[in-house]
Amino acid sequence: MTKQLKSFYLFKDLDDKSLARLDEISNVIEYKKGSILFFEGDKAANLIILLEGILQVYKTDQKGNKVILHHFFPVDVIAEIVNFEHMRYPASAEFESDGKVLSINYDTFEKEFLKNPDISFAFIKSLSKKIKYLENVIATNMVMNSTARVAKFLCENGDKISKLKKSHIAANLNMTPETLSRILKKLSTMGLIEKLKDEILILDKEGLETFYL
Amino acid sequence: MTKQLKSFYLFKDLDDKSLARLDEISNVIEYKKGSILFFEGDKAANLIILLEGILQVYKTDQKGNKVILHHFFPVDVIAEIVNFEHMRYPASAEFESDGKVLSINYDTFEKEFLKNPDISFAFIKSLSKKIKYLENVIATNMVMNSTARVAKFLCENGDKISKLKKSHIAANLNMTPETLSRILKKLSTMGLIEKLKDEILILDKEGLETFYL
DNA sequence: AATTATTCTTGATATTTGTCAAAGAGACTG
DNA sequence: CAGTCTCTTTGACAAATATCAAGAATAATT
Repeated sequence: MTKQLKSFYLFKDLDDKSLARLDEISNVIEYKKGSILFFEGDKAANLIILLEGILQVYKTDQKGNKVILHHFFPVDVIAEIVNFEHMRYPASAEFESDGKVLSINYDTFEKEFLKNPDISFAFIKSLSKKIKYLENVIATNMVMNSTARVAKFLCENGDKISKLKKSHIAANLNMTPETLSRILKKLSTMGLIEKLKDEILILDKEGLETFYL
Repeated sequence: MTKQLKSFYLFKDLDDKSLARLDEISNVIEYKKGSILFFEGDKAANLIILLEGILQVYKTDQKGNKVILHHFFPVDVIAEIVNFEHMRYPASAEFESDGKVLSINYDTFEKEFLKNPDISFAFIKSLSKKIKYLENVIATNMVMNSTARVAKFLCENGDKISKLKKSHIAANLNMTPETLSRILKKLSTMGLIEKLKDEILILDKEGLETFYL
């Protein structure tokens, strides 16, 4: 497994001895689609790195609706502040597909590895990436309306759309399938997109961008 | 000024020589209430540390409304990822009161100081704090409705309320003064709070908490 | 191909919050 | 203390989005 560890950017500069040690304090866990990695409020003993699969992070509002906050893809470090700050998970995480995770005993990791300048720099990099991600979540969900969110999604993910169910897209954009359907119809009527069998053609990307830029 | 630098936690472990060098590459700038520290989209050449005053960070939506994202208080490091990632400011910042800022040439800082383990650890700490803050912004504004936000604000700031204008509170909670007024009336009718001359008494804190916990 | 199940769309209606206008209440000034 | 100014409250209405229910389209299964 040390080979796998080394391939991860956080550990790429570690020597063999350190890698062996890291191997000792970590293990790989596999998850099935739909299974929960952690619940909001759980405590964290391990630093978790997503090796395979897509992980969805969400909160539940008063009405019981999921509010999707973000997605993690391999190879991301998951919620490292929860370890660093000894806090509880602020949201829940569920696998959207089968997945695999590297779980590292955090206390040992902090003591033996975090002082290493390369690791700490990578850690900063990872936190920084997360902040950018959160800023984007805020920019998207707090300042943009539904139409703008859909337009942004189309421009950024136009290619992937055919593979996704509409109801899934709607959930990711934090709106109902009905609202998504109506917005797509509107954009189609405006001549900005064309709805084909199971694909959405973008006819006027600039037109779409005016909704959110 | 080295004394002032040393009092800041990020620099508390620096030796005198380093402090003197830091002093060379930084300067203090004063701002009047209402003045802009930076606009969304600006590039950043300096690492900014808020020494005095309250700084409000916001975005503007399509309709031209301010969406307030957060507030910084002394002594906070402001938007360090913008420096670290060489990106543009994702939001604008305006002084809510007179203020003072320490501005450090970032390129030099990164080269000469960020490798110092104490500084990098403090840097991690600062990023981590920011992530917690952003998580909270998201939790508050994306998953809670207006009533819940007001209830949370009352529970967490009950004491400070008398000093603040209602319109100011409303802006901070990202709602209109009208909405705030109506919610306070509702909570008052429910017997959870009592509106006095220029103070709001919390009669039933647990009752308020049920709106958001 | 026919049947069944799932997803998507449409319409009617409800809810939440914002907008606009006017009235009320304090605070400040001359 | 009357007049003015600012802030807050109230009411009527509008906008955006959610909810619920039914129908249409697609996909899956027998």
